[in-house]
Amino acid sequence: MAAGAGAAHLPRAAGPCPPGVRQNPRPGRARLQRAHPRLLLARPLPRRYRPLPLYAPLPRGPQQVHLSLRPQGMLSARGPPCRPHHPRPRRRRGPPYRPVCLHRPDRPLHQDHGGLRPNASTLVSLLPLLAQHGALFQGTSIHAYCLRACLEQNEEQVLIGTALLDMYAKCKQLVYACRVFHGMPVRNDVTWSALIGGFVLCDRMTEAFNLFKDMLVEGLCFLSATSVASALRVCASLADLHMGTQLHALIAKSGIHADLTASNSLLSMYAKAGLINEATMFFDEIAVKDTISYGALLSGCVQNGKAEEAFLVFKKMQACNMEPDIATMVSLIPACSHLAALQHGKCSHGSVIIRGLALETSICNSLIDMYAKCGKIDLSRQVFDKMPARDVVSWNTMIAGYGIHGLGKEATTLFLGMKNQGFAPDDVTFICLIAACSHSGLVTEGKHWFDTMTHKYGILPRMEHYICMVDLLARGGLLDEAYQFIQSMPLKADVRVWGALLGACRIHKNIDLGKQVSRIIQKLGPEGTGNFVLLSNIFSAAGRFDEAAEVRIIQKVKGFKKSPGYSWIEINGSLHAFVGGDQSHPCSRDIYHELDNIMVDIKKLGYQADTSFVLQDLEEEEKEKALLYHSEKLAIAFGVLSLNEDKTIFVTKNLRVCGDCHTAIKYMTLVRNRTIIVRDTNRFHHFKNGQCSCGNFW
DNA sequence: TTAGGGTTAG
Repeated sequence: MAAGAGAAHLPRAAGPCPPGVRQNPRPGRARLQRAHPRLLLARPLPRRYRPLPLYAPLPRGPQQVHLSLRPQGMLSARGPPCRPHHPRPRRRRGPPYRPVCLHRPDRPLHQDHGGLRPNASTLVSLLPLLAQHGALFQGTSIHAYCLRACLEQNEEQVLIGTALLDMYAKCKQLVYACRVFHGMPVRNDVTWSALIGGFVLCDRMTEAFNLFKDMLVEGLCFLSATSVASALRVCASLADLHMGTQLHALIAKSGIHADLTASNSLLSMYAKAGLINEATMFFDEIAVKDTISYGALLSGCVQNGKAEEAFLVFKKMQACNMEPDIATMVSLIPACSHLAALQHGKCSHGSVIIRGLALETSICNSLIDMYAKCGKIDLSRQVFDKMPARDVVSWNTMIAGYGIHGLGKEATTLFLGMKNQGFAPDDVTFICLIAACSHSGLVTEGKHWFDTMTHKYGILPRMEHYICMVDLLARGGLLDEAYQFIQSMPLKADVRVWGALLGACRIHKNIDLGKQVSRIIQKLGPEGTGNFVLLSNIFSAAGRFDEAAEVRIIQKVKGFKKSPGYSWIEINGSLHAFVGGDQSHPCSRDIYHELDNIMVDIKKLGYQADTSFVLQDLEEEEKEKALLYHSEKLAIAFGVLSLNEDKTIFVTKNLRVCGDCHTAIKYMTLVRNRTIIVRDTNRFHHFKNGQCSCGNFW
């Protein structure tokens, strides 16, 4: 098959033929290659990349084409009509178009402008701009102009073809990008990179990697730092470290490892895979680092729960006089959220204000999330209200913030405001909204929003939506309905869905259903320890310690380790962490003394230890002792000692807050006249005047 | 003409 055969698009022919080669009929691939051994000839794409035709072949020959600017600022091509296979969209009524010249936008094209026309260079400069803004309509107009103006000079064909391909890819029109690619008789490394990058952009990772492999088959000369960067991104996204290391070897062999783009991509791949030590070593080996090198390591640390390491990277960056940009700060701010480190978060906020980045949408989104997760939902709302431009992430983050604070009504109101302001909710919006209803016990509302999502917005529920729904129903006490809901799901329920039901079995102490669900989970293969722990806790809470111990033995045999529970508190910008019965803190004696006093006082008010939360078979007295020094109680006692009465005590726990502690903390607010906020893995508990904001529903 | 680090949910 001749190179580019079947192409009806811009790179219709290779332009002026190389000497000795006839243009028509098209020369055979082998003949052309013999005549010009250095010419890189494209092969037809494999069938899987071949798209449907967009336009029928156009008549050849120079055509008069005008590019016009619509009143709304949209470019349009005028000239001999295209012959599309499908009807063209109808023009909107409105004032007549004002034709303009592309390279002289101040002068209309129909006026005399010295015979100047946009040439290949003009268009190649313009197309990336359109791609950047996702201006598909204008890009298509340029494509039409290229066809009509016969911009087919051989050396320009690759440039224009690649720029068009990239424009379509950035506009997520892969069918058309492939069409252009397929029609190009000559391609270069940039062409391949642009198409692979397009597949990555559209999250079609496997196809992107297949394309990368096809590129290598086509010729190693196409291998570049750019295409490797996209391929490494695929490996990171698919968590395919094996493929990533193979690519690393390929990079080293091909000699592009010295390229900073390639190095940063490798660094990012290792960091995202959680190999922070390896990533750090790799980072240290990069001779001349840029902001992206620091950003890649920093975000890798945050994404893998190593927030403290992220701060160290940021410190290093500052020590090297490297100015953090938007992406750096957007990566750093969530580190404060993870640690619930409000002081650090406020410092980061100040830092973005000083740098003039405080009103950037992505920065504001991070700040909304940070303040919400640091217990300051009112500050989240302030940031949200002051944003000059919001996107769907801003709304989702604010709704999620209300959700974790148990403010389901506020979340619903905000969602209605979102609709009124013309923002289209996405699938994540409904996850946030249903989860917010779930945290507030708004079962009917949650069901309504699930139906609205599917019927009104046509959003197909994902597994995450089903998890939220099961959580909503089961947590609300509708265990049987939740079970029926799982049975009726069109998707096969995974461990997380059943895990949500099992969690509710623990809350509502339904042992029979818990055992049944647990058997299902074990057949599916439990992920991590959570489900074993839940089942064991269900047995323990019912006093069936033998069976609880049995589950723990199975857990041990299967090699799962339970993560230890711990709590931490930020005092004057320093974080203090405690595990249960911890005596390692320098102020340990004072902390224990204060906690003992508090316990005496709250017992006077009627507090009684709920020993059902002790998960081992101990004597009653020992059980009370085990509860007494839970990590959250120790952290609160340290907060009472360290903070003035008017200050809120804010404690974070890596697990769900213990039920006995939940009761004790309510009493603590009374005997020490304090406001206490506890953030656990699920939500916030605002304790004040003997009450908790969760209404005992968590 | 291409590319490397970024925010939300579960």
